[in-house]
Amino acid sequence: MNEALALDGETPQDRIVQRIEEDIVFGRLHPRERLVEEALAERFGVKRHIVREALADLERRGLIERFRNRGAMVKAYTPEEVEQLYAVRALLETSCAEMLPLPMDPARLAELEALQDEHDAAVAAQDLPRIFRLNVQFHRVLYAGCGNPYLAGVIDEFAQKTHAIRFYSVVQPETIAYARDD
Amino acid sequence: MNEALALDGETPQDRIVQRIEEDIVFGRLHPRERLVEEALAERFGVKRHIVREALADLERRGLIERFRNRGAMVKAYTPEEVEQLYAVRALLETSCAEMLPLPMDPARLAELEALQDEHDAAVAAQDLPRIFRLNVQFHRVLYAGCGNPYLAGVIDEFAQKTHAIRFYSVVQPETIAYARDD
DNA sequence: GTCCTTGAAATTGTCAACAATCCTGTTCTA
DNA sequence: TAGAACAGGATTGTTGACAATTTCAAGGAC
Repeated sequence: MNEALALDGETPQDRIVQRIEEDIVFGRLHPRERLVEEALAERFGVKRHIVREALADLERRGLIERFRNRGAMVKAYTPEEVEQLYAVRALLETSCAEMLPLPMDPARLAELEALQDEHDAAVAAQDLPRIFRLNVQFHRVLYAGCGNPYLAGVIDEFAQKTHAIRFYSVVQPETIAYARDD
Repeated sequence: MNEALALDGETPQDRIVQRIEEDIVFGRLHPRERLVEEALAERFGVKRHIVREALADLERRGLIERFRNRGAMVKAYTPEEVEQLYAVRALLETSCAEMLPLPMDPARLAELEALQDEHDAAVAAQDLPRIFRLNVQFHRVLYAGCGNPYLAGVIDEFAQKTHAIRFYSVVQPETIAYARDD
């Protein structure tokens, strides 16, 4: 089998994390579904300890849950947890948005526009994984503009947690964001 | 040598994480100082792969840095990073404090007072590690009161990151916090 | 029929040996 | 002498095998 995981200068762990995140986002992996180390190792063509590290990472990011000697499963959020998660997300993002310097740095604006274009192209091509990735990256670049990498980082962290909930539809935060810019 | 790492229902990894965190906090480990896996393994009387996981955890928490094939070292923050870190911390903690219900839940208040007493006792006994742990726990319980575990969690996360910077003196956030209560 | 015991299968956790990489001091060459 | 090439040691990364734990179903006692 051995699903090819090409590109990048990233570590294999990171690529597996990304793949599994996408599986969760697109519903190929359901809440409470088990993640078996050996099966993942074979699927990605790596050894088990690599998968193990990836799972530890995913656990820290809140996408899966792990139980000692019992393995990992996709985290299932209760409605209450979802609400709390979004409350923090809203708090962080509004705080960050308020400190975004206006007018925006031209270089960054250009980068955002480029991402926007790529995103449109991906939509036209119906390339879902690509749409998702570009969406995340747009989000990331936008909030990096606040000048505080730690704030941007924690915003990204919470965005990721909410990915486990669903990637409902490509609601276009881009257009909303654009309204804040110019 | 094999430093005893006593009981608990915790995993050995967690205990090692905690020990190393304390070493950083109390200045027994300096910024940029190297952390060698084998040495730590012997010190804690565990195998190397356990230390390895602990180091991965510490890296995720922002207390140390790791470089592929080159090992781990205590993270050294620049003044700018310190400022940014504290900015986020302030944002999170004030937001959380604002949503603390007043008057405070009696059970929680009692718990805080108990911690306060223990803290005082630890100060009297000059038991630094204990002072530190109680301080952290007080902080944790206090902010858990906001009712949003995710917000409390990320506050704790940032508190931990700043631990790497120093445990200056046991500034008493307790007294400050008390002013907010009753 | 229900509950407890038992045993095998599946899965995760641990280990020690080996391989790959990086660092440092030394030697050789221009 | 300066600098490149090179070994040797220290350290991290990888691997396959093995041990421990959990799960689940079958069998037996009451």
